[in-house]
Amino acid sequence: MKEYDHKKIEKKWQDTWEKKGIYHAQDKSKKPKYYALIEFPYPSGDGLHVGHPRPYIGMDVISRKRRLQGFNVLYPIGWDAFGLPTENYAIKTGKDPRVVTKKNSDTFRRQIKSLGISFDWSREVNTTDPKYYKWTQWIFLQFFKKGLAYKAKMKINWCPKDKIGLANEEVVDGKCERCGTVVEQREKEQWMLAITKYAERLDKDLDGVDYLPQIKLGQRNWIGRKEGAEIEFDNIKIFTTRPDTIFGVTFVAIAGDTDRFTGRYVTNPATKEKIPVWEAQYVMGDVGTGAIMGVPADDERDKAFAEKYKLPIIENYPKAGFEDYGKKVTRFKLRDWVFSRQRYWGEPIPVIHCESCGIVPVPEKDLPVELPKVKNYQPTDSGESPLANIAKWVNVKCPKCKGPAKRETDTMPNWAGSSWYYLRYADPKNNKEFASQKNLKYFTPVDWYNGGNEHTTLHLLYSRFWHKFLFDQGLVPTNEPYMKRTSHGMILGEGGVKMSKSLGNVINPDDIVKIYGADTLRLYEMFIGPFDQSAAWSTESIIGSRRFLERVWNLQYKVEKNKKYTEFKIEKTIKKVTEDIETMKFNTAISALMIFINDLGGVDSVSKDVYKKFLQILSPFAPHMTEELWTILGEKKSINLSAWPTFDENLIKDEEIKIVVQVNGKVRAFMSVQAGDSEEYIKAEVLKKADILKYIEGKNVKKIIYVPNRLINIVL
RNA sequence: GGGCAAGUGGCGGAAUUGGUAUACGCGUUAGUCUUAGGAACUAAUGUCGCAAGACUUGGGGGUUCGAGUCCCCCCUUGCCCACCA
Repeated sequence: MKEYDHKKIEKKWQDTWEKKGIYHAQDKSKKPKYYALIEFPYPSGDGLHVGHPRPYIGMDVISRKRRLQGFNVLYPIGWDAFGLPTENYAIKTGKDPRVVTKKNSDTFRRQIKSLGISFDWSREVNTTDPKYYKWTQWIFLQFFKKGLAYKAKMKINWCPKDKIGLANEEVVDGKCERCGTVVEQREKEQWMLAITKYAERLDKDLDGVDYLPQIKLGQRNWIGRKEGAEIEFDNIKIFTTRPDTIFGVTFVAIAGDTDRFTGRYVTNPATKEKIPVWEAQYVMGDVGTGAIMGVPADDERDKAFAEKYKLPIIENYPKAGFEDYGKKVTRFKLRDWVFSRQRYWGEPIPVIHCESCGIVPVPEKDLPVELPKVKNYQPTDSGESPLANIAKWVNVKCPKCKGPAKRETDTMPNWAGSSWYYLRYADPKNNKEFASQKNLKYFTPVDWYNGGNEHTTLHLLYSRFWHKFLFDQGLVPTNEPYMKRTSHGMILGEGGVKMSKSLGNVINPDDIVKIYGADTLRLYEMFIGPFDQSAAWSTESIIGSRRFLERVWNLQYKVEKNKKYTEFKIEKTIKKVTEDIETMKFNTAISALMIFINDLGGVDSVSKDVYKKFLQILSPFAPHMTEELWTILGEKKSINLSAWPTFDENLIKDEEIKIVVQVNGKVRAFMSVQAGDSEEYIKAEVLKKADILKYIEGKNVKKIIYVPNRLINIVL
């Protein structure tokens, strides 16, 4: 008997699969396509921890099952590599972010490959590759040409000590994350993308996609569609969702830094009375029209304000009709997207500022505008990107008039590259288009996209916006990018706390793979709990998954080629695993596989047919070991090229059914019935049972409730 | 303050969606393997009780023959957004 040697087996099959390219999606195929997608990772310097692969394994199970079901599967991966951590590391160490990114993504790639995920590595993309961001810039120019990219003055977080603009996540309690200085607000010209132009469609088109309900809700809340009315109080326009309360209005308040009376009065259009206009802190300048009507009787904040400043409160007033005094409007909470960063490590915004022509887009033939090398990655003292210091790069001729001009030095946020990467996978090496129409027509839309809850609003919304824009330009074949969206929960450290370097509870998958093997790690991560909920890591519990695999391994020595097929429980197991994978109930699918093996117990032999079917339905979870066993059984072709087993419903049905007998809702006995027994017969039989008689003797049977195949309840 | 998710044994969790609560796994206990075991296998394992039995899904009420599941009130935890008119 050979022992289960995961090291040998896993290395061998990973090499073989890679050599044969069996996970490569075909651009042309007679098979139907299936596009499975995970959010491509940010290759951080810390390497992979066990939380990263959870979604990869989950979608790998789906992808592997789809291949066995006869699909030409596209399951790609790449690197979302622009971003702050790498840049801050570069500022600190002076190392070139390109070099750091290369090193980090090499580590990630090696680690992910060791898990046997069936990614199509031939389609790997990297957002920081000029060949990739050429097209990110190109898409930006399409936005610009349609007037959807524009410049506007915006407030930004500014650290006066570091002289640097800060992202919201770098501001902690109003202070700079790095030096602790109180952050100021500064006005700065920023590039904006007009996502609000698509607000209505982004909301409405959610009706046509298969997202988890809480994901749709998250998107809808973020877009914040709201029906209300715009009402004019003389020259002040306010927005309200409650125009019916207009008779209760005793003041108008506009956004202000401090609470104060402006000295002005306006007319309430309903009562014709003069009411005061106040500036109030609690009114937000960028919400609605930046002005509200104060109804102290109906709104708690209005009431607090009125009480504080002794403004009148009208308790009982007549209700108005919804649109009697204003016009119906639809408001969205969604704002236009601030699209520029004064940072180095991002895609340069491809425009040129000319003294006489204004803003001129870089001609498409000159794309990409490559990031030049710099000596210092620190933003300039004036808060501009470090690119502003490179005179040779900044000073250019205007493409239109050939006069003196300057390059834009702002870069794009790291949401840019991730807004369209799933399109690039369809045709990753194309240098004439971001992807050919032919390949886009074949592969898109994405059939199933799984990602983190934290991206439910921003990333998902941004990429839907880009996609709709590209659709309007006739550049992609569908209105929506993703047909189905699910999410996974985080993996927490032991005891349910967050895994973090500072707590020292980070688990590196390399260690687990070394000791237990990739198949055990995969199985454990799928078994740990419901896929969409967070789960606490427990190194102690992994052994259970390993023991199960060893039992499956040892079963090979009990296979009998000519044994008559009697293990009908395999049919039930196939059904359960087939169905549970589709709803991502991986934990119960694995439980069913374990139950099947447990039920075999110490049998002397198992038929080869059944063992093969079992290996096939286990293969998405433990691809290496099942491939090895498949070969040992004499199969010449990969288990990955076999056909997903079907099940016979007739073999699943039990002839004899055990039902529960309750008296007054309490379980008192069990009873066996035949599949064909009538209700009357069963009801009569149950009253004859000795262990039931003792409960009903001398009492009145009021009624008997019978649930077919399930239970019988005698009510006294 | 708002939105979302969740609360079941010592632990991770299951429950056919209103029908045997605690599947599966970890841990624990006992036994087998006649050196050992942080190996493997077998069995037991919600709580109380010698037992018959009773009790048990964060707490309290309700609907129902029957509630972890549905309704009402309350408590706790996590995530996201936070003065959103």
